Amino acid sequence: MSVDDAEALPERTRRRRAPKPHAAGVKAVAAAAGVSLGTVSNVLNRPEVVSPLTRAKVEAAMASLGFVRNESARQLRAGSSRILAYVMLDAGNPFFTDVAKGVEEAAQAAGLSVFLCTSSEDADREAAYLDLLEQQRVQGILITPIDQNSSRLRKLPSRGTPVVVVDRALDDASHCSVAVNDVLGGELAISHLLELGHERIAYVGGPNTIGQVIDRRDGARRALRTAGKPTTNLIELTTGALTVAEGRGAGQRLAGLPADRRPTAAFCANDLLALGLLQQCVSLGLRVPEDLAIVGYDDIEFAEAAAVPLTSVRQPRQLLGRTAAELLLDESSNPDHEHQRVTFTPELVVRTSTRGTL
Amino acid sequence: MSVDDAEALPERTRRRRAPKPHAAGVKAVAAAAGVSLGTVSNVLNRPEVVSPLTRAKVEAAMASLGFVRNESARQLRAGSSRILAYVMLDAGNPFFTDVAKGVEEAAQAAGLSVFLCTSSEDADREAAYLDLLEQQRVQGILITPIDQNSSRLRKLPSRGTPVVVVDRALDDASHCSVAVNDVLGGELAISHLLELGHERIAYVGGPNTIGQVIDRRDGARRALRTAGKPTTNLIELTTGALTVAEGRGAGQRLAGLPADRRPTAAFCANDLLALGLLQQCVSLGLRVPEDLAIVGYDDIEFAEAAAVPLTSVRQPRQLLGRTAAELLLDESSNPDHEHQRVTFTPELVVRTSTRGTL
DNA sequence: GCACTCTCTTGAAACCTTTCATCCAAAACT
DNA sequence: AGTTTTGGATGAAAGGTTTCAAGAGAGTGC
Repeated sequence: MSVDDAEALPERTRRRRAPKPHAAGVKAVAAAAGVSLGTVSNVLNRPEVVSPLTRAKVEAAMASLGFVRNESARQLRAGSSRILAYVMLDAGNPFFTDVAKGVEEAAQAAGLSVFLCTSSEDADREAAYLDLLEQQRVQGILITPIDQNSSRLRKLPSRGTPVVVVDRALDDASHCSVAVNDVLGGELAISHLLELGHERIAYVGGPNTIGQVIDRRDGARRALRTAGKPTTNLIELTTGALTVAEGRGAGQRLAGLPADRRPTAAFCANDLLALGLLQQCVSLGLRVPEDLAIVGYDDIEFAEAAAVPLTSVRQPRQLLGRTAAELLLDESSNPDHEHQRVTFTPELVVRTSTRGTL
Repeated sequence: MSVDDAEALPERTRRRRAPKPHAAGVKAVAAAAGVSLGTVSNVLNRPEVVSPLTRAKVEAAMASLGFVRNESARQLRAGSSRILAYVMLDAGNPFFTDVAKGVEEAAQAAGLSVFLCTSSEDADREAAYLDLLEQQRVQGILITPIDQNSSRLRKLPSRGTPVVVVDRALDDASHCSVAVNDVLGGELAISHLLELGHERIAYVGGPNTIGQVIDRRDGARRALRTAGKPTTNLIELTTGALTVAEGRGAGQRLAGLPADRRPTAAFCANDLLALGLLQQCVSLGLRVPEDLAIVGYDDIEFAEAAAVPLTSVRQPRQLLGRTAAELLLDESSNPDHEHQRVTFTPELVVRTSTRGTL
């Protein structure tokens, strides 16, 4: 991004605006329909208990007055919210929007709505959103956290806001988590590269505070150990974020190395990095996979459509989101809910970027 | 999407959960700190008017009780919300997440938070979110609407919720809008293809209820007329949505045509369609651009990294979002706000998918 | 006709905060 | 010393909804 926005000069046209309105509440509706406050409330919340005739009168009054229920007041009195929130790491990463889709599916099935928030890998933003959501008394929070040990995160459930951690297996007794085994994923990727005969392999990822980055690297190391190779064969290229732009930067660094010291393969902590790396390397004249084999992670939709279709580690994205939402719903409705740690298994999808054309 | 989720069997581990908590309000804080309700409220909202000593006492009490302000009650009494919402067409389209990034930037600068909602091109979902947000009394709504003539949308501002329409130039006196000239964009795309000598051109897009789809097609037709060609040279392939999967479907249909009737170029209503089309055509053996030139729309980040780098019509995405948010903020704070219609100009970015290798 | 159900409707209390006019004590004047 | 000013703290009222115990009518059975 950020290539964007060459500050184009827009055309503007102006208009005067309409005067400020004033809202009608249940009281006004009750008066207009000639019934009591309680009846209006019943129409809103338990329509079956009010007679068809009165209900019709009340509904007509609502329509003609343009009544809009004040959710703050409702929630204050009733104590419950009909909203879930999902705090994502990065809305620009299709992996998370796919997870979000799963969340929405499950929420919709339960009659709830979902608000999406994005921390953009910034701890302060994440903290600000968590505070806000807690103050809003949302029914629950789904989050892919930046810092899984944040005290804010741990305190939330004890104060009454259920939390489910998504895409991170967190061994904390205070909430559920749903994850994919990232260590195994890293192992799958590297084993595949080792089988293809690669010896010097780069690991592209960062910052090293993000759990996914760490686990995938650990898996990579484990694969090396299992194969009896020294883990120094894994050359780490640390990036500042998990974005296409950072991937390009890593490609620049990689391509700059002399051919005899350059790794013959790269395993990237996610597909955005891999796509950036791929693009940069190709444009600098490296052939993929001949000069450099590349493995990504997440198997986002664009991985298959890349310049060289990308080998990647697939995760069940929507299922992840759906499961997380279901756990959250269970936690907030089922009195003897037990916290769970659900772990899915990733799967390697081999494409041209490692295997070449067959 | 939806290729996802082969219903992997996860492992689950269970744990007993902690007992239910109970919240502390201002009253409890006041008691604990030995001050009055009003003082606690002052610490929260106007810390400068309370003496450092009492403030410290109150803050200590808050911390030890784990006080969390009840935003519903605050909002009910104070009447104002600190939240904006952006209702997107499709969170899976990087174009919209880039717009969202611009919105967040502007909101953050003004000390507000943004909730993202996604209608997924479903009119009912859009309606449900609009109702919800209105009931929440959010400070304002940014929306890329499915149906720009929705009565719900038009009524919103008259009831007190400011609305700014994003990526659609809407000539309605009730709200601001920020858009990019889609007709011009379509024209740019087709003129480019005409210059390259193409005669039979496909237009891939749909459903035809979406404004962007219509405008870009109209621009395409206009370019043909300007060049003195019949608009029947534009062969319409209507899709059910603006997604990669639908693009693949269109590719299937296109590649199935006999070579002498098949268009030599395709203009897609967005990049997701174009990427799907590209991928499918290539895998069916068509060469791009020799057998089929392709032009996309939006110039998302993945367009450049595609199998064949995609020619596309670029829009100032973040700027679009930022401008929209600024208009919304002006509307809700400036008493003599005037509604505006801001129109940016798109730009054609030529890449290999039309021009071939030079 | 009387007692009793049953179906709807009612109105006051409660939810938690913010606001604002008032009050207090100490400091600053005359 | 007496009066005004000032910096802080106070507490009752208000905001729009839901809840719930209680009431009102109409219908039923004897």
